[in-house]
Amino acid sequence: METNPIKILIADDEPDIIEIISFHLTKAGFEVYTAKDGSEAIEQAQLHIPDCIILDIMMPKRNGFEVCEYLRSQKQFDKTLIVLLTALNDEASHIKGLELGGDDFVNKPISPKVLLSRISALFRRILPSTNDNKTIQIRDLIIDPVQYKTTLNGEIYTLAKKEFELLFLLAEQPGRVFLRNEILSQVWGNDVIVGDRTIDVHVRKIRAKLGVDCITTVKGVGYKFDY
Amino acid sequence: METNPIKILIADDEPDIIEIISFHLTKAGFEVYTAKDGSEAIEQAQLHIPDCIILDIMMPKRNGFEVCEYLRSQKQFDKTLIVLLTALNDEASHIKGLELGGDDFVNKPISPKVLLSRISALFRRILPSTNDNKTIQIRDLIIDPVQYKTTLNGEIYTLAKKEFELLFLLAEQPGRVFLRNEILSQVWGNDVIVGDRTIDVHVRKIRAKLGVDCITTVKGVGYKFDY
DNA sequence: TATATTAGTTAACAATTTGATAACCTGACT
DNA sequence: AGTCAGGTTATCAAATTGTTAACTAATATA
Repeated sequence: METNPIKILIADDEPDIIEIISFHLTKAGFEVYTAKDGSEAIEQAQLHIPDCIILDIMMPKRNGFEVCEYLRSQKQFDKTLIVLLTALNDEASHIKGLELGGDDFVNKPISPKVLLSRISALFRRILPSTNDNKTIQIRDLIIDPVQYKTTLNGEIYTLAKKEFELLFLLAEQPGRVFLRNEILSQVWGNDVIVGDRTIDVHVRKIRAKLGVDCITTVKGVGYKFDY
Repeated sequence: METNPIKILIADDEPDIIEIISFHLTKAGFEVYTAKDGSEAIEQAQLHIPDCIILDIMMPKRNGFEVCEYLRSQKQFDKTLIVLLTALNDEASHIKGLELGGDDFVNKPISPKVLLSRISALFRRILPSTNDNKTIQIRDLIIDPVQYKTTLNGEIYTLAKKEFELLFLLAEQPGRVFLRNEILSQVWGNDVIVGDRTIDVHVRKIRAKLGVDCITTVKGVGYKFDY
């Protein structure tokens, strides 16, 4: 099964810091977003709903504390890890940051390796509970059965129920050919009888809506997901 | 609901450290056990199965790394938080500690307050979160189940009981599609039988009152909160 | 090449699902 | 008893979705 890359947002007003952290996190396989001030951090967070946010405390517009407090008031960021960074090595901010809902507090100068292993340690704790959904991601195509939402290149495509179920079935096992009978019994159920062309029509609608040929016909056999 | 005190084991060979940490943690309401070396730490851990273990790295008999590694190999300590302490401020041990399964790594000298808030931050993540009676805020929309009050852009909207419960249910997991059956069993209860159009009517009333389309219909499937 | 088979396309139609509205019921309060 | 608000139901309109049928295109087979 495909797993979504873990998304991390870095918010810092020093481009150097962003660059070095970003480099290491990207190399470690995370999907990285950046923001140069507090307001941008909130915007980016709302846009991408990252799994982890690295927040500098001293930033223009809105400081890290404010951003942290705001994020924690929003239900959608419940499970988002917040790591606070600061150059100030004082106890009071340390405690304040954690009390506002931060998950970790790291003093600058930061070692990227240490930061990375701290983030990994945090994820080790929370991932099992977050990652239990059945979302399928294949390249830019995301099929989320919990939200009944199909996203391609960030754009949402609204598929009807049967279309969605058909696409989901095929995408669960990319490359595997599903016989027409299998598709019928999985998507339509065993007792429903529909005509010969029904599947074709739905396949066509999916192809038309997504605009990408992700379903391949295997003549005489069936269809497979291939993207 | 039962409230067993949270158990914390402190292992350090310096009695002063033990005493000061112990004092603060006890004051904070934790049940504290202590050990003066690595072997004793393991014995005590097996005896009490603490929720959190604070491990000094430099200890006689078995050092903190060894103890950490051992504990992590035992399934019964799966959920036990391990906080490593050290006077050595070097990057390599820091990373090693986390890689061996430590949850946090703190350099001495330690501020008891900081240590306490770090431990609290870790517990916040792993303790079962009580999801009841919690206010939901999504952008400008605030749904407060304690006051049964819905606020949008600072203005209060009075929803009837069923309307409120329905909105609250959906908003608890924004984006997730709730099947009609799920909604019925959550809001109406399993033994109540109501007609087909009941949910729709309530959804309509919510949409009308709030004036914002925060509930999306997923035809043939159900409804989701989407705002 | 002719023929058969299978899949693709389209439009029309059927079925399903939801939205809107009004009527009705119930219990609390006056 | 009367009023009122919340809740449910019934009905019909509107929208969406699913299926079929007829035709075309592509591919394989003899």
